[in-house]
Amino acid sequence: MNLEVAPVPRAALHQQVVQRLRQMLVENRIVPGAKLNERELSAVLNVSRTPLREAIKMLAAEGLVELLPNRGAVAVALSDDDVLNTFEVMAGLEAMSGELAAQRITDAELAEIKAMHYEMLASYTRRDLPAYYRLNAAIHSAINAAAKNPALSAIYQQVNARLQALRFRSNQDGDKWHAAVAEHEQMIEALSTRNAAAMRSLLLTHMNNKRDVVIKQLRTASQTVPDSAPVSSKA
Amino acid sequence: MNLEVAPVPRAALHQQVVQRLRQMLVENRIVPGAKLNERELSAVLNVSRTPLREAIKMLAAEGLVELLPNRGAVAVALSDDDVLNTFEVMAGLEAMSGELAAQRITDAELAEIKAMHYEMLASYTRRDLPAYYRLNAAIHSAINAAAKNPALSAIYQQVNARLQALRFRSNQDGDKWHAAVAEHEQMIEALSTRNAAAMRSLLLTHMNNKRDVVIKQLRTASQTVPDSAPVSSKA
DNA sequence: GAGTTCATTTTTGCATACAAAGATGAATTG
DNA sequence: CAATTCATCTTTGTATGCAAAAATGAACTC
Repeated sequence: MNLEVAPVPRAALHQQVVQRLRQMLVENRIVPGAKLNERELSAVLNVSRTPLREAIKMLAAEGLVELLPNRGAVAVALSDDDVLNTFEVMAGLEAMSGELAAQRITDAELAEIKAMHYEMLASYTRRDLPAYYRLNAAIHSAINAAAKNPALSAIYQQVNARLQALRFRSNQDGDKWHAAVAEHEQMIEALSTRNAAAMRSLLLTHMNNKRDVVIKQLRTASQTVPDSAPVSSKA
Repeated sequence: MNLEVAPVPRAALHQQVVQRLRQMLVENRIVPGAKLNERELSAVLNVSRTPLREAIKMLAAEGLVELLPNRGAVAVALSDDDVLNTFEVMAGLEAMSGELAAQRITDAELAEIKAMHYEMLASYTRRDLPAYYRLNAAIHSAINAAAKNPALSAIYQQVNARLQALRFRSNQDGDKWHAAVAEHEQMIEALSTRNAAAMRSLLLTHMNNKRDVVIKQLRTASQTVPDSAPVSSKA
């Protein structure tokens, strides 16, 4: 009898391509507005155009790329309004996550979030922005997971992917940074006391503040580069 | 000079297939759990397997079909927990929509919603369930539109598609039906007075009640058919 | 010299062909 | 007769080929 349950049947090609492209998009390695040339990408990723095209279609359904009829696909470039609207949705999802997490979080989950919070405080003290953002994202993700709603988590990740590059790449201003850390401190308190209403309002204000930081950054950046057209990788 | 801006360049084949398949899935013409045979479907839809497969990948990203590696795709069959979780997300999205709509709705939009509301009352009085559901869905959709957030609308439609067959096909019990109509009445009032908090809580309870109706219906249905395995179209 | 036109090239979109994995079922064995 | 094995068939997954649309750029016109 063969006990090998999973002989590592590596994921289908199109699925691998989805993951790699999604990562490239979220990390802005493919910049917003850049065209996704099928020949070029299939050469880079070493797959034929068929699974590549299937992957692009999936990313289009996720909202990470835009399909232009007979003209291929481009990485989505969010307008200022798009960013505001998407942050508004994200704030609602985060608020929902926090509210449910306060009701459903286990002691073990709470302990782990507290531990990550202290690690984040360490990174904040050292002004280690990359580590701070990594822990920050991990905490928000853990809160979402504590809500114990897979459907919510799926939507959360989908929407977050569109904002990730903005959310976790902006340079924190000193005061705002401090305020964000203070808000996290309050979240820990609210989670500990299972205060759902407090979690909800905390996450709403937290996201609104984050939105303001990101929008301010975007406005500044667009001043630096007067031409508002996004720069393609090879245009 | 040619003034024809759009010479009706009919949508790409894969996009047409997405629309048709989505409709078939949402209307349960492809029943949950049914296998999507590529040859069969490409014959029915009169397209080759390539655009069909691209369409299936998009529907998978939307959460309407599930991909089984090397075994194709099946129409998603939501478990009871899936339904509960998805309703929880939907309730949050409806609440957000209502809250924002109360803040942003125009008088014209409000007037149109009131008109649809009266039409719905007429359908309720006649016990015309199909018309009632059609108007009900249109009102909820109009509230969502009044929130003036395209990102929210996109997510709303995506999540709603998974529940649509359940939401708008269950047989209304007399009392519950009356209660639902009464809740709608209150929504009109809250929208008229631009009471965002009231809209939020109204839509939360409205969706919770709808969830209970649907779950009860599901439980009854699964008693009728003891075998819980979903019935395929040809298995 | 600026703008337009048209041939050429490139790129996308769809169809088909081929390979590999899975399903099916008859034959075989205990 | 039940269970297993193995050959066959079916279905999915990937690559490639071909047609149509769009982009490119050189020649031409005013």
